[in-house]
Amino acid sequence: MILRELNRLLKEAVETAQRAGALPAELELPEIILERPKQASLGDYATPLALQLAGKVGRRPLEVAETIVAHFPATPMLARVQAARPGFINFTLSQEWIARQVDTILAAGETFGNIDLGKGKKTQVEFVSVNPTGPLHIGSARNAVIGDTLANVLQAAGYNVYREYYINDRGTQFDNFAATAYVRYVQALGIDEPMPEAGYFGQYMIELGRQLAAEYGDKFLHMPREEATRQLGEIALERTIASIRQDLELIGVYYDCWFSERSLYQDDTFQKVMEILRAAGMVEEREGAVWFTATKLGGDKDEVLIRSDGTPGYFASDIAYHYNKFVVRGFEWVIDVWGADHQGHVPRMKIMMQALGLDPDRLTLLLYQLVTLKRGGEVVRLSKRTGDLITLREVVEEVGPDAVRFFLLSRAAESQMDFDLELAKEQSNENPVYYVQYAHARIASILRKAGGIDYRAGDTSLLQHPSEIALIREMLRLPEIIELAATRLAPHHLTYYAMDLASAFHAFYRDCRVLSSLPEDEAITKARLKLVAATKLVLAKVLRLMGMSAPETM
RNA sequence: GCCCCCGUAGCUCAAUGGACAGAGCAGCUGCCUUCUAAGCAGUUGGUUGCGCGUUCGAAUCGCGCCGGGGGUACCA
Repeated sequence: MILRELNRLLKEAVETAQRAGALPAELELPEIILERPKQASLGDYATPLALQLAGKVGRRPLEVAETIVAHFPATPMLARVQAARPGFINFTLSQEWIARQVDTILAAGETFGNIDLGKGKKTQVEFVSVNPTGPLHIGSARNAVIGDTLANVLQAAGYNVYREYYINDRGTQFDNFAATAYVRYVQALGIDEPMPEAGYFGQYMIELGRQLAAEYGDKFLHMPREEATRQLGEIALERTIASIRQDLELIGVYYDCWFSERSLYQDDTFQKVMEILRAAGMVEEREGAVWFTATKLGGDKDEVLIRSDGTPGYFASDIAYHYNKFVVRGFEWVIDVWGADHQGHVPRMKIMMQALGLDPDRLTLLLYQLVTLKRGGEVVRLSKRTGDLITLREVVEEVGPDAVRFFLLSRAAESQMDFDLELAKEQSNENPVYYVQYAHARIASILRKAGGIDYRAGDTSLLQHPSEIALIREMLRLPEIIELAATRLAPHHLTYYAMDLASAFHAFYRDCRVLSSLPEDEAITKARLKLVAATKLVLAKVLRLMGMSAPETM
């Protein structure tokens, strides 16, 4: 990868300068920063290394930069290494070298862009994990898109990634849900029955009650209410999970595991965890409940583990669940993707790790800000309880899965975003995803028309047009983008890269004709067919990383 | 009250502490007899909420205000 090579060459240059006495022998190098200058005229990469060293060396930054440049080793990769005011060192890649990279990309195929940052680290990304008490809404879809794309990116960055959905199939909310299912079922049979106060009032529960009544008749009236609620709750749970799974599949999200909260209590996991916490002195009984004393390790407040009615609360499950992740299943790194409404919980999760004797850095809580939902400018307050929803399914049907993913992906997780359903419908045809996909389809069309031409022997060194070079340059950024997105857990960078890449292709398409019937064009045609084939590969790769389709025609 | 996130073009948002702050959409002007016009070229639009600091350099870091969102349950 280019960045690593430049890093190595820079260090070599500094050492050479030191040996020649041009720089002090004792010099602590900072971490080398390499970036793409905003202005193309400044070159492909730049480093402020000399600016950082100037103070230590006691000389003007520009002088230091010139000294490093003077001792910079020769390499075929670079056409120019230049010191620039106030003290940057700018690197310009050689055109010949760039052109040859088309062959490198084609040889790498689908693995082009992959890096070995993760070194196979066993990593789990847990995302969405909303209560299975209703359909997925568009806000949860942001979680799905961030989590799924991040998992893709980490995979490409060399991590061994496992995707998981945590099902809250027990607890207060689940009980409310089961109670609602029972009441709506009874009502569907024409019996007057009041809704539980904390029930789920959405239309979809009425619908579910009707279905249950139609399928099972009055079967559940002939057993104790408690038993009927339990059984109906199970059926309703199963259906809701199935519908959530289908909703997620609509936008191309699949899991390796759907993990049941209940299962944590079906073996001795929970007991074991309680023993560890007790041994660590983190458990206290008070007010009839059992508490996790987070305050002992600097937490802002203690948390209930076992409620006064004897049932474990969500935090007890969370601890057992993470014990299962790290100790039982041996994940080295776990990322939980959470909405910002769970942020207060983050410090306690870190304390929990300490209490379990695990390194808190092995757990990353990735928070994304909530989506403000609007319908024609009016804010829609989301609630499954009251039933006011904009469902993911509804939006996908209106706008299409790729546009939904692109929209939700293109903002940084920490930025709040507005989603206006009416606006999304209106503008769906203008979604940038089509710009990217169109570039892919255009290439597919060229390759179809090229039909029988065997371009395998094409000479890529013929690719010297500025638009050709610019396009290849853009492709060479892919590994850097993957590294950026992976290290900063910021998959939104992919969307911007995809647009830049498509833009570079469209410019090439304008300037350089690929197919020609003239005999004298044969060589350049073959070279350009290689170029567009490589571009198609990279576009498809980026689209796949983002979980979107790469159409052959549009 | 305290804690967390955010405030950048008309709108939705990008921008590792780096060089002249960028896209998409919306607006305006042009370009289809040759590989897909879902495209291309040009153009309008900014005191990066306000103030003070930190340093070679601040949209980015610190402090104080102002504004928006979220949290502060024996819900999850």
